[in-house]
Amino acid sequence: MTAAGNRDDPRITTYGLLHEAHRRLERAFDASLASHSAMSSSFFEVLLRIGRSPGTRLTMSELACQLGLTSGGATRLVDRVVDAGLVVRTSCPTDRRVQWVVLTPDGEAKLDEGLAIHLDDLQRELIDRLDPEELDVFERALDKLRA
Amino acid sequence: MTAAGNRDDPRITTYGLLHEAHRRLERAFDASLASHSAMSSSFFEVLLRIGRSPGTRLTMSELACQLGLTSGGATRLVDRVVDAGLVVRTSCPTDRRVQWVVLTPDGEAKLDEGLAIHLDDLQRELIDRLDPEELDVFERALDKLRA
DNA sequence: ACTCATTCTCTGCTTGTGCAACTATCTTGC
DNA sequence: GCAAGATAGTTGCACAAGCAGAGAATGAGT
Repeated sequence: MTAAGNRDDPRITTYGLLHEAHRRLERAFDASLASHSAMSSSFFEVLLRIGRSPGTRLTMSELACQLGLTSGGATRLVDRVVDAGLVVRTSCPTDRRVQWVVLTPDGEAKLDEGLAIHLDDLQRELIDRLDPEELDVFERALDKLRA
Repeated sequence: MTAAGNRDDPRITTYGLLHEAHRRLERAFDASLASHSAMSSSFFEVLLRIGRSPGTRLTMSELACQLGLTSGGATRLVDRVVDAGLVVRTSCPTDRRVQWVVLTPDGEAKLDEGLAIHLDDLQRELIDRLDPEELDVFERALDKLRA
């Protein structure tokens, strides 16, 4: 027999919904951030992760881990953000292998600007579309899937 | 004032959960498919979309649309799947601009093989982790976000 | 029938990322 | 102290995908 009968299995549809919802939001956020603040969402993620961390600084490896990138990918991405003048690398006095990545004043400003835009987008595209109880269950479910 | 107080806004966390859940599943499925059937999930997606469509064939543009790729991206991807011997392009008799993409016997087999693996993965990583009612709300929420 | 806009697909170029190899530095165990 | 291994970060290479533009085929209005 062929598996043709399985090709419309509802489980595939469930994952398809997750995939599409994620892609839709991601693209909406990318586009909004790009048009309103001339910044890619990768850049914004870097600034946000640093801005949220204690001491507003991160090592390359912590950053790579939080972003879900390999260390090589993080190096390249941070290179570009440095070129844009939004962060700087500073060497760690106690471990000379380590590079701290720190926001510049421009980076701080760009982060705040991006945050305002992003929170707006989140409200409109995510929060406003779900009932409060629905949102609750939704978050709990995502948390179970993420683990 | 700085927006520092906004940097931990719960709305960011919500989206973060969605992002991480999606990435986790995507990587798990990629890895499983790659190791058990020596096929990337892009390839599998191509086979699946074709296998699910009426007449088990799709035009390049329909395929690109369903995969969320640009036409250029679809051309390259289909090139690789053709090289692997899993699909063929056949020209449309009524509109000579159009190329139908059709499964080969190998492609059919690979699709069935991939489906078995993927359904297993979906059951384990997605369905089994959620209560039935939770799954219901989850799907409804995703559908609202996707529109 | 002819022109012109539209549709479908493919190609050149650029960007971003993973993988694997490499260097520099730190830590552990003797 | 010092050799062996672990860890942090960077670099070379390959590949996947987007964008923009080109070329071919179609269809609509006159």
